[in-house]
Amino acid sequence: MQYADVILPLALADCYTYLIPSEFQGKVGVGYRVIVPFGQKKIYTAIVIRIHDDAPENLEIKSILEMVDDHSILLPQQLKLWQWIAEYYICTLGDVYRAALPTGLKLESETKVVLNPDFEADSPLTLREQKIWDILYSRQEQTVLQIQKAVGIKNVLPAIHSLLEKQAIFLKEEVRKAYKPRIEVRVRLAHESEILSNAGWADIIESRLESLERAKKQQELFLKYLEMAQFDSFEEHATVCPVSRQDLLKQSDVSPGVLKGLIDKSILELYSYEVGRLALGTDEKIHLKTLSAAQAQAYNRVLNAFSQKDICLLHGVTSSGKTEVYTHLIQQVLEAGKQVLYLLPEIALTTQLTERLCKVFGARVGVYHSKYPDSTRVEIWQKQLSDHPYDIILGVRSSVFLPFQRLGLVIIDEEHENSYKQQDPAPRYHARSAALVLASQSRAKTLLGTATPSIESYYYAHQGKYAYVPLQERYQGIELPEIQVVDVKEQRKKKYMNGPFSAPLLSCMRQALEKKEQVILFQNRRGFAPMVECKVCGWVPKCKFCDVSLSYHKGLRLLTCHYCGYTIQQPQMCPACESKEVVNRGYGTERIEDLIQDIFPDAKIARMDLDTTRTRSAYEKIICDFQKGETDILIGTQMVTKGLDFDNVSVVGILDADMMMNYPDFRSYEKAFQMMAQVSGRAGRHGHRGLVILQARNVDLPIINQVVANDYAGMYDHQLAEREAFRYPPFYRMINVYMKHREEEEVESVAQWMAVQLRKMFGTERVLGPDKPVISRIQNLYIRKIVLKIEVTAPMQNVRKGLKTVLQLACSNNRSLQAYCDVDPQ
DNA sequence: AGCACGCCGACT
DNA sequence: GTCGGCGTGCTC
Repeated sequence: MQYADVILPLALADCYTYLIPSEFQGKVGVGYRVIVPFGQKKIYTAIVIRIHDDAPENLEIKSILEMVDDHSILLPQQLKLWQWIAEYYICTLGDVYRAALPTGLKLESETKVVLNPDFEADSPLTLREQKIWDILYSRQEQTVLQIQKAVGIKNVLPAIHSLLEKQAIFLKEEVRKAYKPRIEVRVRLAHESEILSNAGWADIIESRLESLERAKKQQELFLKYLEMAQFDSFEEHATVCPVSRQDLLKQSDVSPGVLKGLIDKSILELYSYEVGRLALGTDEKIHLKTLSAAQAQAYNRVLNAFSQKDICLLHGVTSSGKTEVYTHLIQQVLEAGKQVLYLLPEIALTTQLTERLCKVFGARVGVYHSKYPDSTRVEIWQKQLSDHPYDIILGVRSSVFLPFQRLGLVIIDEEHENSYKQQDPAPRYHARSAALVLASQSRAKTLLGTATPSIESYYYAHQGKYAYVPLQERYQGIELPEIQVVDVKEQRKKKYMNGPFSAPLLSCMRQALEKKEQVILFQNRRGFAPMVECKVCGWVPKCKFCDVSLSYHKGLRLLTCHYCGYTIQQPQMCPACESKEVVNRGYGTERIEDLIQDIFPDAKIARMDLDTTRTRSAYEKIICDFQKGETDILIGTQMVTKGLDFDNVSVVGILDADMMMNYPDFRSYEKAFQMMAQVSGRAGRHGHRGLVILQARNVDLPIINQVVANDYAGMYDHQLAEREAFRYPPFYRMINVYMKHREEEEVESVAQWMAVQLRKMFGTERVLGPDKPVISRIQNLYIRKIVLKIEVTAPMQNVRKGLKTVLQLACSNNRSLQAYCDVDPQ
């Protein structure tokens, strides 16, 4: 007897063992998808991770129902990466499985209700039962949800139960195939293979054509078909090109009825063909740009570094042309017959870069993006397993999960970006760490590129763990922008502030607009006003489900919670004191947009934030319009800071530097520096130095000077000292333990208990908390947080083991408690 | 996760 | 008296 251990797409701690039925023995292997029953009624697509013949004891074993694949859909090393992620980030393999595979490869089961046609009632049905029966009678099979909708009653399950008992209906568990290949309807000669195998095939076609003398339209269409199929009567063996029905009708400009005539006469026939969705890529190739002296030097230093070390940090100032260096490296890796994974943060994956790479490498580039349809992602996955995989994958976080058969290089662009870390749901993994593991498994090299390295990466480079290559010269000698700091407090005292804008900012903007130059305004807060407040009594509208104040969105005239989406009408009157002075406090991008439009009525303004970039096309349009100069002023959140190159921006305004630094987080300084440095880098045009106006209330903070002087090293030294003194990464490893519960007292007591356990286990000084997080309730769940700081030298395996047991114990003592870890929180 | 089983309150 | 709430345990 053979058994298979499988991973289910659920957050379960263990693998489950199924019997391999005799008809599948020897046919299933590790990495194959199989369909298995689980629990009373559910069916899932599971992945086989081990095949063995030791029968599990003391339990009844179910059998695999079906095989999905005839080959493994995972390479052995991918499974190892999954295991590493589950172990390191303290989550289940099921969590990783769900994140790794595109949804189309995970079949899901769906319960359907079917009528029993032979049913005859002994006793009359209740009203509800009758309704359900009638619905099923008219519509064959329905899901429970569909029935619920059709009946219009919330709780239909009891009625369904009683119908089941009476055997009036059946339940059917159906596996829905999520991925549907794209089918194209094509046209060919009727009996094509017979005709073409005949030596006199050309004559047969000729006679067919003659037979159509009296049907001019049909003859015309047939000729068009022959032309498109590229029949050549001088060839001895006909080679036929596929012709799609749609193309044929379009090109011949006749009605579908004409084609129908030819089909009825058995001259042509239709057939279906599975076609891919993947674009074939352009053949039009442009050559690699020649590297500037500085770029060439960096390129050579990277190559040189790779001969000694596996990981290299490329620290290149904004606009130094890091992309060119990458492109040359990719070229070199491709020539060696290896593959490249080019990782980008979600938001920076612009058409700009995609097009550039596609032009250089043509059809060898595949783009893996969460905003692409899932079916496309399925096809990329399958292509990567095939004999002709893409040589370059340009992708976001989740592309570390793609199969790579001969990975040679991983490029992590904008390495410092924290969107590489998945926040929710599990697996809460960092794509940078995962990519480094992936690369080391494949013995591939990794290049981390950024203008503002993360403290961690810079530290490792300093330690000699990574090689370090600086690229400090901006491309074509564009100077770094001049950064002017404006003291908002002083401006306000002198009454120079116009709302959130200082006098120098407005005057610089005016000058730029007069010269037809562009402006970027950066305000890291979306919505209209982050807070609404009663001027008289100080009442603030709060979310019903979260511990946050609501933000006003003007476009919708609504107050919205940014955490759960809870929305209410803007109150006309304060519910506490009935005053009518309910005012907006603070400035979000929406409000900035309004104010700027009032100040510059003729300027064309665009706004780029989460609300305006819900779809990929919306996002691309904003960028494209700005690039073409159709927009004068671009207002945005941190989205505008990310990896975009515009060449007519002369002024960048940072409206509120303090907001970024007052964030209670050990990384807030680092993040603020990165954001400000990145957005500043957008300023500057061919041959002209850009200008950045940095508005701040606390102008004396060292970080302001570091941004002005572009003093990364200064910021690093300062931060590293703090990190060491206060036990933060890279000296200590942090693990946040979160607990969530509907009852506040409940989380509080669990959190206290947990803290005691953890202190016993790891020592008092390594456990902080429990604390209320800044936002202590989200979606009606109260939250507590315990922070663990463990020396990097400590044996992490033991730490994880201990942590897991405490977590499991807490959960088993108190169901409806959610407890999870966030390892290396961002 | 999702489902069954089992125990308590508020309705016919 | 039953219907229906949700706390608890289990799924190979």
